[in-house]
Amino acid sequence: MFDDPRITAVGLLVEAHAGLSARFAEQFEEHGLSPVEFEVLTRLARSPGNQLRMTDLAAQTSLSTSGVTRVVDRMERGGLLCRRACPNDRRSSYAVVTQTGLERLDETLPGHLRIIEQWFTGQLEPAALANLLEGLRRVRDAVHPGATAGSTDPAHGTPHC
Amino acid sequence: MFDDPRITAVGLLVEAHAGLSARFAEQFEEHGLSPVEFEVLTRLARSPGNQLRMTDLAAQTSLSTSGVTRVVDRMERGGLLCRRACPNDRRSSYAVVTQTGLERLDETLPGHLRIIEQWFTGQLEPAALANLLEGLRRVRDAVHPGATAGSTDPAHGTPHC
DNA sequence: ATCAATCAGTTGCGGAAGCAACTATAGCTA
DNA sequence: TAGCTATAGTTGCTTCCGCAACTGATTGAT
Repeated sequence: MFDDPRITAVGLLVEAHAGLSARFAEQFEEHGLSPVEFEVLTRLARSPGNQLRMTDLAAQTSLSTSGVTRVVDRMERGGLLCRRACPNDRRSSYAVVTQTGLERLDETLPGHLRIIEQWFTGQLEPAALANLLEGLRRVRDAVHPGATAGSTDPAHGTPHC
Repeated sequence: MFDDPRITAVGLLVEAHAGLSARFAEQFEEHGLSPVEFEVLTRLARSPGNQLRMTDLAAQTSLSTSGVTRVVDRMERGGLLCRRACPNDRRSSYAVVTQTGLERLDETLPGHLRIIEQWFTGQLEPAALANLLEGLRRVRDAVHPGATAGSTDPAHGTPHC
């Protein structure tokens, strides 16, 4: 029963993911970042104005809003980002990447891309890679509706303020 | 820079994994299990004698030995497994699945397989699935050496006691 | 205009897990 | 045999994170 091909398939996905995540974490740590800090930094840096409201940040990362509060606390303490009040809605605040944060990200990204190349995309012929990605995309679309469009949910395409 | 195909590739893998994990967790919870409890149960149930030494269990799960101590504490409290002293080596102890644990696993597995089918393996034509799995296997083998052979490390193929 | 309902963010609390220190046992060396 | 080193497992301490409760701001209904 445990050698059911479905179990094996999940095992492959989980192990590939875990293995890659470990390589990533190792490299992030060389730059003083945790995986979630790297994710926060990239999400902010790719957003207009290098900023995002706390709630939107929570929606884009796999964190709860309270989780975001604390990560932002830590990163603000570390100088990677800062909070900025939202002028229109006094309940909201933005997390904004600082210059330091952008520099840290610039330091980290090239190595990160190299590691992806080395352990993931470079392991396969271009055609095989395309097949793999197409399969993953199908599964992702099935299991995670709403992530299909760009990185921004249509409802949040335009910042509230 | 953030639409680099390598970043996208990792995003697909991570999102597919996260989405599936969430579906799994939901179903496990219906049977009163956490994901790591399910994993512990399956690792033990597929081992000879339905048992494994704490250290070997740690090696097969992504937990540290202290992590295993505590999961086993909880599961023993819940009646899913119990500790058994190792007669040859008085430092070691086995975690052994109880009848209750086996029954719980039997309740949980069919639904788990159905969910894998529904959200993962059933989403693709057989040939596309084979391509996906072959790609994942290549990545897994690259990134996670030692997981290639069966489920047991050659060095631990024969139980110590 | 007032009041209720909703929403953004924070905080208290508890659970899960890793690291390092510790205990007890095993095994090797002289 | 005595003693040193390595190993198995547990525990204290800390960090991270989610849930639920809370505060303050906004929106909508009467």
